[in-house]
Amino acid sequence: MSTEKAGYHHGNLRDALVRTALALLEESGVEALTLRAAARGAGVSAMAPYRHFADKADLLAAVAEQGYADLRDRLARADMAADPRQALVEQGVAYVLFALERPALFRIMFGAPLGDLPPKPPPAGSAYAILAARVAGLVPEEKREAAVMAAWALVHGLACLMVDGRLNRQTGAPPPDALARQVTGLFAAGLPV
Amino acid sequence: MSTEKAGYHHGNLRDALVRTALALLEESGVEALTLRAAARGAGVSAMAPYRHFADKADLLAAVAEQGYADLRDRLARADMAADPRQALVEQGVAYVLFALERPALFRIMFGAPLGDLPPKPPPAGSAYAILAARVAGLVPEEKREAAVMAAWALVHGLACLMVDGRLNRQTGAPPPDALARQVTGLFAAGLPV
DNA sequence: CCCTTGAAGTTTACTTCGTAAACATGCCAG
DNA sequence: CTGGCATGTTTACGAAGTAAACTTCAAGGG
Repeated sequence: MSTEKAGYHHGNLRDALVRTALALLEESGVEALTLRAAARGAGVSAMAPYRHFADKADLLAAVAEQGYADLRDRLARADMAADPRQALVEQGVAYVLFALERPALFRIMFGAPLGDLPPKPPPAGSAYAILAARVAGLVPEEKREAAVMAAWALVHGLACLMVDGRLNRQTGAPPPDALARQVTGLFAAGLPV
Repeated sequence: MSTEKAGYHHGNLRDALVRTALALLEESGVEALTLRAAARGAGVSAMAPYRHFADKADLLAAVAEQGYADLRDRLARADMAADPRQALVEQGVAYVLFALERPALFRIMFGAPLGDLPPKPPPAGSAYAILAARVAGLVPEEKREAAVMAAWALVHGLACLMVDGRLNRQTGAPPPDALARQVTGLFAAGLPV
């Protein structure tokens, strides 16, 4: 993919480290993702990563960045459904499936902030923007803000609860159509308050 | 509180360790909560905790257990509002406030499962049961399951997003009445799907 | 063409952590 | 009194994050 020519000792170590980190994450979980393991995977010494990342949190931030991009692409594809309501549901399903398929990455992306800096607000074109745009086409102006937050919170909460096994149905990955029914049901279930 | 008489060397080390762990958690965050720090806080050697906990995950589980109990009590108190709808909203507010006031504990309670065993299903009398009972009184039988899940997912998602600073309004702890309006708005905002 | 220079990577070293194994201590039962 | 068992302690090891000093090499100026 990255056609950067290998210029020096290793070539582009930075990319290799991020790729290795993602692989470690998906194959062996968070606890396997250490700076030293990433360095080993890239075939360099334990201290080499410090030429490209300030510390471990910095590497994790780069990994999360890749995750945001992947999630955005996935939501964008889900959003292409013909019917607007269908598109909204598909986004929700895609969000949850992303979390279920890459749980460790999902936790890094949305878990406790890395390092000590607060997480950046979602930029234009982000996953958030895609969701907000779809909701904006479905609810009147004055309800939009609440609706976007409700949709995000609902789907995010569902994703977290499923990923962390708090919904006793722990049967691996549910089929997407069952998930679609569930998301639809949750979206539709207004609480009478 | 615990009127166990100090029988031996330290007294009841187990309780002391859990208490120290909770204190570390609230004062200095997760990364400060180490077995050794808990032991130091309790005034014993680094290996002493292993007489009471199989490993670190086991101590964290005990800490989470305490958290579940605290959350349950808090929801039960919130549920005492006169109006049933009000009680539901108050539960939601209490859930989010709990998360905001004790973020590190909240993450341990609902984050990645500890050790390698899956989290236990919520027992009778748990926070979940309190929420489910309240919802059951508000929606007809056939919609109950979806409604309970919607309520939990919504509130849990909101709590996670706020705790982890993903809702750019990062202004510490929002006043409870603002939070109440927000929760009410989210509960009421059915998505048109 | 050599030789400096600075980026990229390596070596070494230190601290903290989780945890295993062997040892010490002191209350209780016989 | 004494042995045994629960409770703590000491010692030790490997892995992790990271600081500091050292090495290597590609490239450009004398």
